[in-house]
Amino acid sequence: MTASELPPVVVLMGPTASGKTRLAIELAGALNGEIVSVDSSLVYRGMDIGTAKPGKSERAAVPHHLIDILDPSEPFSTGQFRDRAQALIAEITACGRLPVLAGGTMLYFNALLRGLAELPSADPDIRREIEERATREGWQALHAELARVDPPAAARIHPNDPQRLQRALEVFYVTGRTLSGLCEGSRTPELPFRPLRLVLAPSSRAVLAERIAERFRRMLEEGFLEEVEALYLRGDLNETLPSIRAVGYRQAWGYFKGECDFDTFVERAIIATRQFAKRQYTWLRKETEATWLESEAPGLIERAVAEVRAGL
RNA sequence: GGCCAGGUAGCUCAGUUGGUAGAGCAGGGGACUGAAAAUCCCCGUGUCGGCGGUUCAAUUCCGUCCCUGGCCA
Repeated sequence: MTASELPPVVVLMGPTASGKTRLAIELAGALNGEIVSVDSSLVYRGMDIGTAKPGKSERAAVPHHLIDILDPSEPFSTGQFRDRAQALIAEITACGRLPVLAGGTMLYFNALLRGLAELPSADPDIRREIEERATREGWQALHAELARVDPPAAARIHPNDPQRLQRALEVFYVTGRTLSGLCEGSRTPELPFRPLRLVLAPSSRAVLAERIAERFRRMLEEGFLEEVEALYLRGDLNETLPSIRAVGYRQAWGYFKGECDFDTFVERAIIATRQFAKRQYTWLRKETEATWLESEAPGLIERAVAEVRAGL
């Protein structure tokens, strides 16, 4: 099969609050598509308002995947995403429909399009062990240890980055092999599909900031606080979980714990969302081969549809 | 109107025994391989409220004016 015979897949990326959800639905509707969410927070049930999850009517109009697949107490991973997304792309394509991958979790796009090395999945026991050692000896000591077993990883990972230090050590303890060694062999995979890349973003960061603030106020009106309160009152969730660390939820958690007043919570949530968008831009700016679309541009949908049609 | 305390980075403030200043937050840039809406790294020139005076030199001392709080009338 030559490259041009590979089945097309729409890849719609963009910062938070850029209008991806809406555009994805329009594209899928116009082109006989199904949406695969590329989002680490939409996977969680009961987290709807704060994640700007597409609603019932939207999901009835077009099939959506990888949404509401987990309870907020459960972990998710890049590897799981990649495996499930690959399977979904194959299934949707086999049905003669167009997969529309849309979301804002750039690491997931990266894993899917540029590959992920064969690495062990997270090991809670080992992680706890490393955590305890860090508490006793400090992360500096663990960084020193990593420098002994995996010098390239230690050179790359900053001593103040506990999450990556922990992961690198975990890989070594679990497999007896180093993270850098295991990653070395992996390179961009031969994709069984042809990505048609779109980036959707507002015309400027100032516009995006305004959209973020506006959307957050709307979320509050729609009952965001009540949504978080329901999670809070369950009693089995806490702010160290990936679900509760999500932008907005984490700040609301602090509010319920009495760490700040309402206005401070709102301000912090909006700031956290802006900072999240900034990190997304750092990934996005590398997408020089994608077609960039402006969120507020008139005729956006028509243009996006035409762009995709041209690539089919 | 009088007295007191302030006016320094976008915000909250520190500081300079006179040699033109630095933290936190915000903001910007970057990194990113099973937690990623996460976790980190780098980036600080601003009439030091205005105008005068003293001084080799004033953001710092003196005078005066303006502004903001508080107290007293």
